[in-house]
Amino acid sequence: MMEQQIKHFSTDERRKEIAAAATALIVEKGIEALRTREVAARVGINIATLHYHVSTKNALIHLVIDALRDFFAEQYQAHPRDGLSPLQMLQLEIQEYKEMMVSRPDLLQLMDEMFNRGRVDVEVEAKMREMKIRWNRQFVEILKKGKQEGQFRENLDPIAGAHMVTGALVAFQYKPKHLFSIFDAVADEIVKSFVK
Amino acid sequence: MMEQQIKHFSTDERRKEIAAAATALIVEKGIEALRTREVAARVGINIATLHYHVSTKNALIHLVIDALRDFFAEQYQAHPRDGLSPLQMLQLEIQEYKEMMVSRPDLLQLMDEMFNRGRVDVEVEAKMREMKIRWNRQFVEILKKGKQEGQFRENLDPIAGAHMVTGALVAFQYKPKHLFSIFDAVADEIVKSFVK
DNA sequence: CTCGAAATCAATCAACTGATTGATTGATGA
DNA sequence: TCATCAATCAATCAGTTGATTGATTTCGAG
Repeated sequence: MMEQQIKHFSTDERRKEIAAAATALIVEKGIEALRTREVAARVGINIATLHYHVSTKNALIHLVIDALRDFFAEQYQAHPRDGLSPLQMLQLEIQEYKEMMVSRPDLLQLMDEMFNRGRVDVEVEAKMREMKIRWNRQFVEILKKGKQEGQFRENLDPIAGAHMVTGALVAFQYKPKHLFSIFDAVADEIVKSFVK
Repeated sequence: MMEQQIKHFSTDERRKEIAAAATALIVEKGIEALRTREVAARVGINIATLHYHVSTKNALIHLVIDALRDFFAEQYQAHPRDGLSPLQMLQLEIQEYKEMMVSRPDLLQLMDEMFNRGRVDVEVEAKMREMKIRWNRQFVEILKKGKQEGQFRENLDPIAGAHMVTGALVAFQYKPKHLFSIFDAVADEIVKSFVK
């Protein structure tokens, strides 16, 4: 008995499959090695079919970016910050990054690949810059508040401090996996360097 | 009057020209967009001539890497650290990075491109990892010494601290140029977070 | 059941790209 | 002066890659 095989899918479903396959390939091989043929093969469709659903390679890349942006937007909404002290907010923010490293390292890698692509593609650059600025600003606001409320050092520079924190977190992306073991020590070090 | 035109160059001279052109192109367009034809065109020679002097594209990339490594090795030798306190050594190290950002931003960019290439080329990865580890270790040693001598905090974790410093410095690479203006504030913030 | 639209595919194009071949040119030591 | 060899180039190859064309298959509304 042959199983029931659906031969045609809706554009909406196909586009999601295509985005997922492209995401995986970008993470595996880097965005500059992304090939439309490989994406099609992974989905199990012909190249022409891929182009039918996603007209150009550039459109494919933006499909992936937009999904990434949506994911992080939802992620932020999911964790309420109400009633937390600046120190707790700082710790929560760092903890969320750690959890992302554990549960979705592929998306952090994808982020990095997209930043890279941003160097030569202005539209990609704009979208990624917006995401980075938003993340950085969260830390700036937390440090400002903590300084005002007297929980952090009086001579703390919130902008420079935020730069340090985000820099230290992103740095894990470029280090071998086994160095993840020092994450908590780095998190402690960040906290120690800000509190009074 | 026609100028004296030398038509043939020694392999040694040509290889240097080729390495310089390749370096510039990698910095301009990213290493994944490096094309042997463009390198040849920039030097003003035929593709076959380029392959005569540098047999493969991979050899070309390693030619550039080795020149980069030599440059940083010389750079380190050039600045004596004798008789400096840990705090002074930390400040010197940060200052040298700043000067590199001003005088040779292209080499920092090249470094980044090579790290990127390292994701898919194990030989490149090995060479770049060695450079990064060496740089990181300098900060670890400085922080250790400063802690022992009582100039830095007693609860300072040298490894985590070094990760923070290098992360904060490298982070400038991924930010818009105008944010270079906060460099000194970040440097101050680093120092403030380590001293007693 | 039927027909038109949506989805799919085989075949192919045109441009790009790393590398090679074989012939030519120029510098240099004897 | 000339023979040799390093250096150079025009032409070409073979494989890759994003995209298109035109024909075929499948689905679902009527």
